[in-house]
Amino acid sequence: MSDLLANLNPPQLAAVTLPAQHALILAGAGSGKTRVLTTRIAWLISTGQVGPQGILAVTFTNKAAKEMQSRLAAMLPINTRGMWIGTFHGLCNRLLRAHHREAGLPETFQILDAADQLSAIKRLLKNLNVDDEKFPPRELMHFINAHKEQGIRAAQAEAYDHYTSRRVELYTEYEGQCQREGVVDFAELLLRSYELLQRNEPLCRHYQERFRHILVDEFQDTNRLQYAWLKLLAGRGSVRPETPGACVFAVGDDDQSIYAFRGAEIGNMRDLQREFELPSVIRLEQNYRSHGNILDAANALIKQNVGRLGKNLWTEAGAGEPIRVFEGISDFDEARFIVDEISELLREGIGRDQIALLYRSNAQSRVLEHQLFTAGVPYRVHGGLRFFDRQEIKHALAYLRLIANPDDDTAFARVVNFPTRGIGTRSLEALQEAAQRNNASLYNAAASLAGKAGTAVARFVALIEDLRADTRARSLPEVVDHLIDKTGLRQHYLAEKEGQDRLENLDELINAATTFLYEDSDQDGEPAANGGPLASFLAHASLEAGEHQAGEGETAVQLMTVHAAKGLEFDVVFITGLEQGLFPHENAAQERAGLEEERRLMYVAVTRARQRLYLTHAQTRMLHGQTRYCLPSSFVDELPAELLRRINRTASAGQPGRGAASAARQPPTAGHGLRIGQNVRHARFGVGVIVSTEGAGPEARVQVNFGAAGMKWLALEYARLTPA
DNA sequence: ACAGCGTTAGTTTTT
DNA sequence: CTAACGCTGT
Repeated sequence: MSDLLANLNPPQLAAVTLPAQHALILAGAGSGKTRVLTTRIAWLISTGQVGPQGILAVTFTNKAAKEMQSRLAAMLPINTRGMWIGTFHGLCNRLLRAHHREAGLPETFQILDAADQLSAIKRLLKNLNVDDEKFPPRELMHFINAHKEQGIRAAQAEAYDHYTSRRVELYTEYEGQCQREGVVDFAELLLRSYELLQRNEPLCRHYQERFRHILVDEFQDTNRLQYAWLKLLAGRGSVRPETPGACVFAVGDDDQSIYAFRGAEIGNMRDLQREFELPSVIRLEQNYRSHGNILDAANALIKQNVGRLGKNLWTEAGAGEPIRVFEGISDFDEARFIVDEISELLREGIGRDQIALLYRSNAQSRVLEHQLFTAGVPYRVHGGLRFFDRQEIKHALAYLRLIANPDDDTAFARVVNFPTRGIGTRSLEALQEAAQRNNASLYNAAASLAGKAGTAVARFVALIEDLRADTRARSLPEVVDHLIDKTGLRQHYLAEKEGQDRLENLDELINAATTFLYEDSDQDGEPAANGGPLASFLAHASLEAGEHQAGEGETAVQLMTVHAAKGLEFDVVFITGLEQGLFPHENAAQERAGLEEERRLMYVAVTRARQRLYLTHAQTRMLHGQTRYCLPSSFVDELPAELLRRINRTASAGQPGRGAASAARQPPTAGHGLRIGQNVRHARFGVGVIVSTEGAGPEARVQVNFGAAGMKWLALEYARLTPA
């Protein structure tokens, strides 16, 4: 036990050994947050204050949950497998599997990922003859999810105008469709399990009494529903506020909250303080990651945000190197500089995987990739297709889903004619109609319509029945293997010229099933295995999308969005595309809340670097097929000048004036004396850059990027623009 | 059923 | 610019 607590700094120690009470730990970037969280659990258990079964530890990512579990296993001589450590969604799934009846779900309910949900919505709109121009499926999906994440059912949704009242109707229809099909989307996992606990008092009480300590990671990212769920389990929910429940130990960093756009509520941190009557918060401010200059820059930047809980990172490491700032003539030029610099770093012996290129949006990776490729530097782009998202995997899984749950129309629609087996649009329409008439699922309609053997539909039904029989006789990996053959998937991809990778992935799926069985088998006692191995494998596949690609072995320079970089660290970090309108993004920079989230994003980016940080931007950038003229990001100006070193390309490192760079030197003129790329001043909006022009004479308009004030179209006749 | 064409949209996305 | 989607014609 004593070595459990060894090497903790005073605030870390205080957090870990806090008596049984609610607590909020404000954990800055690189301050040992995961260590505190896991050590806290280990300390609670090893001092006998609680048994492993009395712990509930919640994270957002599978990665974090696994990390916590394995670190804990290393600290304690217990089997951590059966413990309730997992993601919000994983734990809710577990709860719903164990109590599917009470939750009103079939035993083999399936989980829709975002793509499944979208296709379910498209199908719904089609069936209801709703114009998807007027009700874009994506928008409707967002509408539904946003409501669920607030804990609002269709019945309670406010229909504040005609359009919304229709959307609420569609929300209702969607709920009905999911219920009929026995499927739940991600948000539903949470809402359903929240409602289960809220409505089932004995059950709720059971869990409230069981969990003595609830620990939450990345608390700043919780949405309203997740917070309500935690409150309920902690006995602070609205049902029985007097119930004595668990101690909540929340760890988070309001400065790293970058998911407000999908419902995360920073306000939950203040609410937690108030509603759980926290006497104080513990701050972890000593940073073990970055050199002083980097932290000073991060601190200075984030100070610009108002309403923070407040925190100042410091380090015992020295100031380190200055932050390097580079301005390229074009995005092309910027990328070339970065790759030149990387080549130099590699020569100095920095590991390739210790260099990260960060950007605000995925589209920016293109130029960087091009330069890296040309220079022959191995790189890896994060954020691509994930394993369980690949079409061949989704197809195979859809067959499995249909076997597990014949009512799953989404799965049915996906595979009924893939590979093609002569069930075209007309047959499908017939099935659709029959299904609607009998209020049955598509598969049921197919089964009853397949009276006469020999038809394509009958053969399909026979195939599924056949495969279902397989599941009783064979192990899961065998079932998957056979399925790939019998459905014709293997044959299909064998015939396809690009099919080799897909076949390999299908083989990998068989391996995944084997691994899953193996890992699942030593999970003791707990009701996770409800619904059989097939159902739990499918849940696993939906909840854990898998790493992007099986790491190709070779170490590589890492390319990713700033969002994707959260939680990671690198010796050398390049933050690229630091331009007004890009980062901060123009869609977010208008209101303060938006700009502040962008600033937190920048804060996250800066604090990824251990030793060296580069900030790069370009004067011009190809965006949406046209050249944009850009001002440097206001975030660069917010950093103390004494920490920065502006660098120019060394004479040897490539001559400017090639490629896009030369185009930038002669910006197109617009006939009225204003040049694209020229800086101008406007009475109200301040200084901006002319980005494009339109028309001539009194009609002429110019588009100006005013940075903080945003992008504006101005009629020259009215707007008095002066050169700046 | 599918290729080929035209149209459209284009921040971030742990589950 | 480009990728992805949907429609149309064969």
